[in-house]
Amino acid sequence: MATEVSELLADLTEPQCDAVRHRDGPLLVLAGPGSGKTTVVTRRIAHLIAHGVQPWQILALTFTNKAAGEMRERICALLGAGVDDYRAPTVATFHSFCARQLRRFAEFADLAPNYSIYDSADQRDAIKQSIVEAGLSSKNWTPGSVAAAISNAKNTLMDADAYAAEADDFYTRSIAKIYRIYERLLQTNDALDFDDLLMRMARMLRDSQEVRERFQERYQYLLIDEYQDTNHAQFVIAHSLASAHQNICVVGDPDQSIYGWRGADISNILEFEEHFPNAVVVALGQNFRSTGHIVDTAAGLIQNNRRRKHKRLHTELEDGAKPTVVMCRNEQHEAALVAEYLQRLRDDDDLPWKEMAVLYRINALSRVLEEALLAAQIPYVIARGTAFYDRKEVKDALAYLRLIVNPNDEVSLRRIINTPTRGIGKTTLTKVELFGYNQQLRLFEALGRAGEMSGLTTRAVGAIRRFVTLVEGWRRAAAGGSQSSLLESSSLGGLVERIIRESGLEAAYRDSKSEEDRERLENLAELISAATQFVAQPIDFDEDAQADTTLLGGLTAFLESVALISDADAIDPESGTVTLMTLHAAKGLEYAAVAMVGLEENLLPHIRAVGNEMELEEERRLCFVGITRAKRHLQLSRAAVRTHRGLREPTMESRFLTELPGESIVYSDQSDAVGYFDGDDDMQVARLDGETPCGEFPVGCVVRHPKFGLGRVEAVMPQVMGSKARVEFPTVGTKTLILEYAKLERVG
DNA sequence: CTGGTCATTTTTTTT
DNA sequence: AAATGACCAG
Repeated sequence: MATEVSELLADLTEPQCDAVRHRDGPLLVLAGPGSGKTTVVTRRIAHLIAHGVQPWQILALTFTNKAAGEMRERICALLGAGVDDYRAPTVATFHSFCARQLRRFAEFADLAPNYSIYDSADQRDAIKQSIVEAGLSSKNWTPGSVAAAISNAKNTLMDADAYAAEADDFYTRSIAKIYRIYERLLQTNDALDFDDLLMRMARMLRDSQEVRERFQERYQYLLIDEYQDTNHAQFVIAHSLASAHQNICVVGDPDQSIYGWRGADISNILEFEEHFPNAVVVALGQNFRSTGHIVDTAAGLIQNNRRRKHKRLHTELEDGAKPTVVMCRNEQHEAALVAEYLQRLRDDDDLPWKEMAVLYRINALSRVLEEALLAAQIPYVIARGTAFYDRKEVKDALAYLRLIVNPNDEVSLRRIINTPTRGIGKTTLTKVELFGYNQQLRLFEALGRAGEMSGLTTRAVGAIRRFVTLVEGWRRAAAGGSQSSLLESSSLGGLVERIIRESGLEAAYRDSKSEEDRERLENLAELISAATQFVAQPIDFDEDAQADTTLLGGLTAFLESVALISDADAIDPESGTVTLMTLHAAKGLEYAAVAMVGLEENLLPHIRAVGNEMELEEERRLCFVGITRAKRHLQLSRAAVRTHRGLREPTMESRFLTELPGESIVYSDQSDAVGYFDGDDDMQVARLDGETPCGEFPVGCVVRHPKFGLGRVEAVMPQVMGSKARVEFPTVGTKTLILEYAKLERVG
């Protein structure tokens, strides 16, 4: 143990100590933003171990890989390097934990151990296919809405039969029909979607006493992070793991519940004391992160939620600067002002870029910001962990890999059978399918017997033969090799490289000299390098369980980790750049300075939530999460006019802005700033530096205003009539003044 | 069978 | 604005 027991409790507040010292029985930690949650959690784990609990008896579940990694790291730091991977506490995301255990206990879950995990795009494809098979028009039944309905059902552990039993109108009966077909499709493909990972795990724990007892015995102490975001399936998993020993500690904040749309059930945390009657409750209300005005702003906003446990937020830090609310002309203007804001923090406050973040409600807003930061030469990264794996060429390569692990995965097979084009087109495929249907064969098996089929051209038969031979060769290589092999050709990276080369993916892009294709080639190279560097995180059940060190096992683990990556995982705090991300991705993070954009009605709150009280409250919590990411500086902005999906429209101020406590906020209306034209072509910024004459007020000079007092000129905007200057006053914030009327007096 | 053009559509958030 | 899907010429 690297840390002395007494040190674990040092520098903690009273309630923090209570949480760390708590040993047996259920514990609920209500942790407001910035209340030292992670510290408490990791120290509690170290405390348990210091008092005789074996490290491997502890299971901590989180929502993102990043949170898991961070927790693992901090626990290691407390424990010292003495604990090897297999004996350390298990720290994993819900999804990766379930995925692993379902492979290990596949026979209990009625699953093939080599099952594929379908991401949302694969799921979409499969649902689309199911809609067609159900004989319903894809006009009225969009894959998106069907997917949402099925997902909701799975999150509450309703399988297709249970759903059908409750379906009593045309809509639900139709969904039930599609659900059945979709499930059958997944079953025959040996595939699970994200929701299945949780549902199957919950069902396995419920149905198999043997498995349940093994888990209960192994994991004596359970810890769940972000408990406010758990759905019913996750609740059932937690409940059955803890039901014997009741050693369950959950940590969360109802005010930060922002995943209701994904089935998160806020009552899990609100009713924890009913589910676990002996629960001890600890409330951490003191904020150690943000300065006074920021905390007050957040508190003022969130108290507008009615369905809420009342909780006081407070900080002992100084008041700090007041958050600024800026009204901009359009989104380009808004983005430029964000860039200016960040640059000013860098210049005046010496803040490093990595301490700044820009947050927005929807990904589509990142584009303008990106352009503005690029123009201002501010280094940035957009948190889009999945972006790489969403690229067409990467998904194609992954589909080949999945097909090798799981021959029954027809979604993957269909995706790549003619990618790159190898002469197996639609008509040929239809014939093979028909043959397979008549002979009761899986698609891949049918392909292997192409020679027996009538009505196929010799060309088509040849093409199919070549394809089948390729795949079979790869399979043999994967089954024969080992992960640790030093031979390049039989390592995971080597296998991936071989497949990319032999499949023709590489050649398809190599000859072209277009920029786009070169990029695709680079992405494929990056995939090879990701596979080469991949090291499986051990989440093995028994200490003596043999890790799967075969090449095929490594490939399976690699695909699994790739499938479960999230946007938030891409955030690298050491990148030395500004981070751009959605409000959802920002949860759990903190920055010295935060700029939030798009504080407009129908954007935040999002249009989908307007008119629904529950969803509006979730949007408010989302805004709350954004505000509370800021440690010292916060700017909220909105545009008077915004172009969305090619339509330029005036906006309305977000209701959340009107709910902020006026005494903690500084308002600044920049929407009349000239120099930003709404024209399509020459949008430009009239930002003049000190050398450009504009009357007698160069940028940077100090002026006196009869009402506002002393201020500093930030920008001047010359115009034929009524030139303006933007002046920052320490008392009232930034104002745009018309020089003719403002009676400014230059004093320095 | 392939590759192009034209028309149609877009649930925001994510494991 | 961008991305997918349908349709048609080679």
